[in-house]
Amino acid sequence: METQAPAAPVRRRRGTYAKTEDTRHRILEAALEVFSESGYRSGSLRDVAARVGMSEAGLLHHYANKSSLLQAVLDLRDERAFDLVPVDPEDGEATIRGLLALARYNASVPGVVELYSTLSAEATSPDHPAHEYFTLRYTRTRNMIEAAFEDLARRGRLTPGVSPRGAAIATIALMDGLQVQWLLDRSALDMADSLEAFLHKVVDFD
Amino acid sequence: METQAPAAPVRRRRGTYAKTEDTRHRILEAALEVFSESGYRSGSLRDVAARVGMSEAGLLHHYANKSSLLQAVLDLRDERAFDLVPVDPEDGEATIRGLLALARYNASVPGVVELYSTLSAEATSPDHPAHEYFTLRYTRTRNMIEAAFEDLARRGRLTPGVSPRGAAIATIALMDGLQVQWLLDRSALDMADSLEAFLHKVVDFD
DNA sequence: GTCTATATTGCGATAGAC
DNA sequence: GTCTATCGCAATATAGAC
Repeated sequence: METQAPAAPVRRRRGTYAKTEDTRHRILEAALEVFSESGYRSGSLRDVAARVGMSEAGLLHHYANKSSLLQAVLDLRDERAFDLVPVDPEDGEATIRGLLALARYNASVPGVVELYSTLSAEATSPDHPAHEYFTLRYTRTRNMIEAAFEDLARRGRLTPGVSPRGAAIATIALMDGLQVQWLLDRSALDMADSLEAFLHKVVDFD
Repeated sequence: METQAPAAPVRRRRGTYAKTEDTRHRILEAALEVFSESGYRSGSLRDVAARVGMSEAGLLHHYANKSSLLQAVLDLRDERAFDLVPVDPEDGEATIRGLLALARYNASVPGVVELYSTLSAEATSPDHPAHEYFTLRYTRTRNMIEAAFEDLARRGRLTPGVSPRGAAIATIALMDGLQVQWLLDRSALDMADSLEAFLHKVVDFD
């Protein structure tokens, strides 16, 4: 499902293609805003279209329906996130440091944090169009972080009594939960600091 | 706003009052289901009314509008949750054990977990009718758990280098984040076990 | 206390002109 | 590629009969 690549034209044969791609990009930015603020179900194509400055029909020329627009937004944001977190199974520390970098970066893009917090809760329902996307995403992320902790365990740098899988589950849960508290009151905590404090209890680094 | 008590009649002077209260209770149960599955914004009064087996107008006779219905649902659930977590500032351990009991209880009422996960993310938006409710709720909960960890610190039972406030923030974040993962895949983890493992790293008990 | 009927608004999506 | 016009549906809420 989301294994499919973003449906952008691979080659540009005409000059007009560049303009189309720009339009599509502006649509995605607007859609990110709307889905962040209102969630997918309550966010409207009407609102997205208005922010782009075009009609709903014009918008639907680029994305056939609401669900495929959401998919495109998620695909785009995933590319960015994976840039920050290296996934070398031989270098668990790099992955863990990547999570810290991600937490720090997230604090600069509250809209994106809001998007994922809202959607991951919403997509809990099996009939949600992003349900499979999130199920798969969490499975993969858990495995990735588990592998990182396993690498650190091999090096004797995991706190005794801590299991790699348990640490992975807790790390993801902590990151998600911190986001909700932070969105509700940004002065109440620093996401990266809180994550770092936790990680220092679990793994020996720095 | 939510400082107001649930708007139930205090005294019953007529036999018919009992039937009314039963109806109101059935409405709240149905509303819990609907708001859990679809969130507040996308959950409809139509759906709630259908589950109760009455018309929308009939429903609105008991709760003047959608927002006050949500408030009533939240008030009802809060009563139950506070029963499980004792808040004696002289007995921090009891509070922490209460959180564990709450996590265990939550696993038996997925609908309630879904309600709070969905709503707390949704209510991140300042214009959401439950925004103030959740902001206040998180502030209070953070302070309550911080006090519990402070009590344990006084007894020398908090892991060195851990701050009561940081532990409180992390504990809440962990509980919230575990819920999302659990809702997406209930076989992936046990919420209470994960919480317990974390607490054992933070505080000396059992 | 519950109903039918209705007002009003907003939604996603399609048809077809330009 | 973008528009106007429109369809069909569902939403919250109100008015008033019973």
